[in-house]
Amino acid sequence: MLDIKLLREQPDEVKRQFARFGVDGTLVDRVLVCDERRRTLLREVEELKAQRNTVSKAISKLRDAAEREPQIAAMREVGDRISLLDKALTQVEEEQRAALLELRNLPHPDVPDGKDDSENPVIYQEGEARQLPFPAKPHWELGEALGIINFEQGVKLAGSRFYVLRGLGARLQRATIQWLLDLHIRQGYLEVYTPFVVKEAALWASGQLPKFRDNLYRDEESGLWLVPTAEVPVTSLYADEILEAAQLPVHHVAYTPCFRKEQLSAGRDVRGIKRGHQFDKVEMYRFERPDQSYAALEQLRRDAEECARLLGLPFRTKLLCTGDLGFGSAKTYDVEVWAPGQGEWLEVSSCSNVETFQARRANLRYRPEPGAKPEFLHTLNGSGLGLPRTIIALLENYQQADGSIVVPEVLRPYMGGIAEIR
RNA sequence: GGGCAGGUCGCAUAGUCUGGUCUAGUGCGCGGCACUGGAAAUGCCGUACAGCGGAAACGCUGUCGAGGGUUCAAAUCCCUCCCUGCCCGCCA
Repeated sequence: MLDIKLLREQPDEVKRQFARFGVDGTLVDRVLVCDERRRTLLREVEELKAQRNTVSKAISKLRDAAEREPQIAAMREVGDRISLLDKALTQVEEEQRAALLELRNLPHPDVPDGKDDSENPVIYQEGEARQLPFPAKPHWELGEALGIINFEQGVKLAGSRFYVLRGLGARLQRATIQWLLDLHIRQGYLEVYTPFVVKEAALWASGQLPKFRDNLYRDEESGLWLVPTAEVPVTSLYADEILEAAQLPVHHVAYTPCFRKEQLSAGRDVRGIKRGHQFDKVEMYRFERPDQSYAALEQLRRDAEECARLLGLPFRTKLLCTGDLGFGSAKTYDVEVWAPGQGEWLEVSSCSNVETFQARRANLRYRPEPGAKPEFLHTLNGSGLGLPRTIIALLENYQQADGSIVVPEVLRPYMGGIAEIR
């Protein structure tokens, strides 16, 4: 959510930034119209309430009924007027808030213009888009042949875009999750285990709503929603709280499954385990002082890159352009790993600084100095890493000519010492 | 699922029956000041958040779990919902 004061004071600059995303300024104008009307109504109704408070107090001191009656009658009318104005005020407030929630975040000055993901500049790379010394197989062929991925069983249980991991496949994923968590704990993140379902408010806070409503699973009866990413519960961990500056920064890592209907991408990536309705992810999340948040974004990116590096996967990092930048993000890096079987770079992490966007929605503040006024803090999130794609990259990079898979060194302690899947 | 008891200022509690003197009291914690060689103890003062107006000082409005209602006036009365604790039932 954007600061209403910014819209009031620099509407043209905000519209200019929106124009870079092909968004026109209609919503900005709507917010401002509401804001004007809201303040007019507010002034009037507060004046009446002040009057009523004063007179009501005076009435309580009057003994004589003859003196009280006319005052009470007068206040009855004032009361009617107040309830009328209050209703109008509530309505205009709701309209303004709804419009404000529809507004995307403004981009950081570093963000380049671009039409889509093809125009994201690569800013860092380690390793190459290498060819293997034999014809590389895609992970779905490797996985099925080894009996570690079963697509039919997934479909039988839950329909298309579901799969079952078996044996060392399931164990490899579990080992990777465990290793990732332990790595991030060493990097200074505090592990949290959260509910995998949340109230609707949490999805507004993190910015999933209103935009991705159609992409979310929900239980009508309880009003709870399945999390599409750990970012959602973690954002709201401290919602409506004021953190002391001394507590910051707060760094969390959370493992959760993620549930997405993926209707927005129907028909894309139908083969393999790249894009399913359910996947696992280890997520890093940082609550930072605003003046520290961009240094924190660089650190977050390095922490994500470290995962790929230690797993021995070729990776590169891109800076997202306007055409690919997420709704809530001010600046995002994507980390991609090379998958030789599919012959493509796979996004395994997206590291974003959303600045105050989520903090405002979650009403999450910190106190810069003891006794100072609370301010919204900055939040950042980054995968570390997304599991299916990491598994894809592991299978495809560590495959051998005979279709067996070498288990990366770092994962072996988590696999009971197993060095090879065959 | 049924019953009972609760939800008040950072924490703990008073206030709710009997609506107005609640500008929500008190204790603890926290901050400042005084006293002190320094400290403890003690005393005094202060101690929420948001919105609106204002250059500021400050003022007004709202917030006693949430929402609605009654009333000139609601922490207090009524309704709905949420949460917590305890008891019972059921059950992975």
